[in-house]
Amino acid sequence: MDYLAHLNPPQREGVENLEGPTMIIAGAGSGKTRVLTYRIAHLIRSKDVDPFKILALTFTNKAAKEMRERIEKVVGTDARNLWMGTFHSVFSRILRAESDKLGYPSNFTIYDTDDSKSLIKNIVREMGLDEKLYKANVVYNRISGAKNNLISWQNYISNPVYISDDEQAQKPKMGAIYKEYVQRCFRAGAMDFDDLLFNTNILFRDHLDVLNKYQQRFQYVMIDEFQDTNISQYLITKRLASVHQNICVVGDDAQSIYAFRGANIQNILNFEKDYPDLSVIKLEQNYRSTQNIVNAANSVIVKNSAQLKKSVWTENDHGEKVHLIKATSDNEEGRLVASSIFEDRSNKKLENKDFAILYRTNSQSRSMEEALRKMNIPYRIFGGLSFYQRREIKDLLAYLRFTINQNDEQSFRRIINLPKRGIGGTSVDKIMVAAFENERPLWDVLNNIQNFLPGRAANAVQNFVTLIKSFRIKLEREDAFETASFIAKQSGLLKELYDDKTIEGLNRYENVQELLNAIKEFVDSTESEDKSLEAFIADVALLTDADNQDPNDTNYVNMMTIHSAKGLEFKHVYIVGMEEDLFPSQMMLNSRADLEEERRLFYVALTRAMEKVTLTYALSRYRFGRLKSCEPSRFIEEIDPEFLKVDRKFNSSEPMGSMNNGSSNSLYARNLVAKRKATTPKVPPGKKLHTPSADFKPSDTRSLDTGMRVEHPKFGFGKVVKMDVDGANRKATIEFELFGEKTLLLTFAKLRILED
DNA sequence: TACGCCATGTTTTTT
DNA sequence: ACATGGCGTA
Repeated sequence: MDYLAHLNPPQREGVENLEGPTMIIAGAGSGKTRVLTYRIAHLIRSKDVDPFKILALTFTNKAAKEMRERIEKVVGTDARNLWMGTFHSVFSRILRAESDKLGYPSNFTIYDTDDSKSLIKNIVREMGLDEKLYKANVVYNRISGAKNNLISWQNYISNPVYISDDEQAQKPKMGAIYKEYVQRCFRAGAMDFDDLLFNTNILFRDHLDVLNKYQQRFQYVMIDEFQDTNISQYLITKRLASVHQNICVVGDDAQSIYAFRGANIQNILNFEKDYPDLSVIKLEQNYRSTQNIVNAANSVIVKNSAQLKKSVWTENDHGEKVHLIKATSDNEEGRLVASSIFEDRSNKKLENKDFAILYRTNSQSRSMEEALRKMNIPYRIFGGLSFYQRREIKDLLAYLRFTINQNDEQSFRRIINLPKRGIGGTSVDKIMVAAFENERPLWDVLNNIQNFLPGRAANAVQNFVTLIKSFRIKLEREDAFETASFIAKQSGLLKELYDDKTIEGLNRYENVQELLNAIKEFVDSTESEDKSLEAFIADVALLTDADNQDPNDTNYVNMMTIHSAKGLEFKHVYIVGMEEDLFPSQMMLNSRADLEEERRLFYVALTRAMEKVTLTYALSRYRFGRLKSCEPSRFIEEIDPEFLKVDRKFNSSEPMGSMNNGSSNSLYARNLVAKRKATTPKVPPGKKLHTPSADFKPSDTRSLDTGMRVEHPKFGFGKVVKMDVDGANRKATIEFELFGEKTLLLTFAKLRILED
């Protein structure tokens, strides 16, 4: 095949060695994705394998999408039928098809992390336990860890190790909470993220006919980012591949950064044991980065103890050394990065999209944003708070979810008194008690509510039940969009947001409209065969809006956490906040294994860069609103000095004392303004409006006015030329000048005002 | 039951 | 700095 021509020998082997178990150890930048996509293309094109019989699992939606696109380029529309996606999405599909075997409804709800934690909180409270001792977060992680190791609650409460662990931690009730949590999820017809994998394992373990069906179907199984899989995931694929034995895993132990989620490097070692006739292919030549970058990264990663033998090298140019910039404050750090980008962009003829700013925590984006905005450098933030996590969106989704599954406890709690119906916490508690003590489904209790609640409250619940029933009629007869808009209107949600004339209310209203638009798009799309609301809701919990953003799509500087940068590459990479306690994170200093994971994270960050890496750190940084002094990260010293260059030009010469005047004062003043506007109850008639928040943070909230320079996430930078605001109808028409051309925008929620 | 004010904890990363 | 939860009042 023609595409084999530009592959080096090990890459070519990775593509052509199709039969039997294969492990591809792929160093950073070694063309791993290319091998995987060509391999699949090769199966379809040359070996005539039905795409329907190929299962390709990735870790993130982003990776799945990218791979599908690349395969489509080689094999065309055949790629449509591939079973490709994240573990969670692929197996949720299978679980829906086979749900009856496990006693779940096929339209089971998927609880996201927020749902799970709030359920745990309720349980802890109901059990009369100390909520500080049994923090939802901690309990959730403990349960999640157990599930990812395939420890059921039955195993858990009888396992002496877990018991003594919990007793030593003064948390003896952990197992009991686990049990209650699992039972509550089951009764609610809900699975959390970990259940999607755990229950798939149960399904394949207990229903051999089902297992056999999928074993026959999936002749070829492939796993990307294998180092990030946990035991639960690994066992699923092992079972699936055990008939044909055509399993191919691709990974790099040096890039394993998800141990906190149960990922296990051990999987790689186990793999060799489980498949003795394994072919191992090593991709060691890096095509992405300069020698200085590869060498610097290598000099860091050797500090880790556990490693597979592998040496990553490159034939690329030496390139520049890794730059190091010191700043006095986080704000100055932002300014230095912004001016460095500004300079390189013009001096080296680069575009915005060639740059990426990577950080350890999402909250670090703020100071970077400020600086970039001031220099008029367009940027885009990946990750952070997802659209689907916004309150108003979760509210509407809860209505939609409950209409589909009336036993979904979390959705019920969310909407039962929204808008206010006079049903408070005590009534809800009574309903729950009635359901649990009699082992009756929630919906059953609600339908016979007069037996459980006094007259007035019972009446209110009765009305709620009638309302939901009217939604169900719509659900059965209409498509997703008709049903959802009906629910949004009739529930009173839309009206409540409409009546809320505050700036935030306006925004929320628009966000809900945006969700409805998304549903409309889903219905109109030719790709979705099933246009029911169930089909739309099925995967919503598995989506994040980072998945909808294509890094190459628009010409913006990219900003994201290092975790979400995995698999991506950029010409110039800034790794900011290189400070002890921040990176490595304070939380990760407890064990050697944790520190090594942080080091691998640093390795991942370094190896994203093609041409230039710049590290920055600040001597002081705002945290919880307080200025804190910082020390440079130990990782900086771990880079072999031969590959490191202290960037004098960009190093701060400002004395420490000066950091409290200019920049921080203006920031303070700005936030004050923002707060004032945000709490103004009504939008006055005339031309006072806001900007925020679908893509921007609430602190951007300010009055919009003609003449202001603004940014729109799609249209880019421009100026407000004219605005007509109709407060009564809540519509604004803004004439927006974009590079000299006039554009009319009907909505302003996505405009951000730029500093002058 | 609803609402307002005050106290408290939170920030590691993602499906 | 910000969101959440508790507590008191209407």
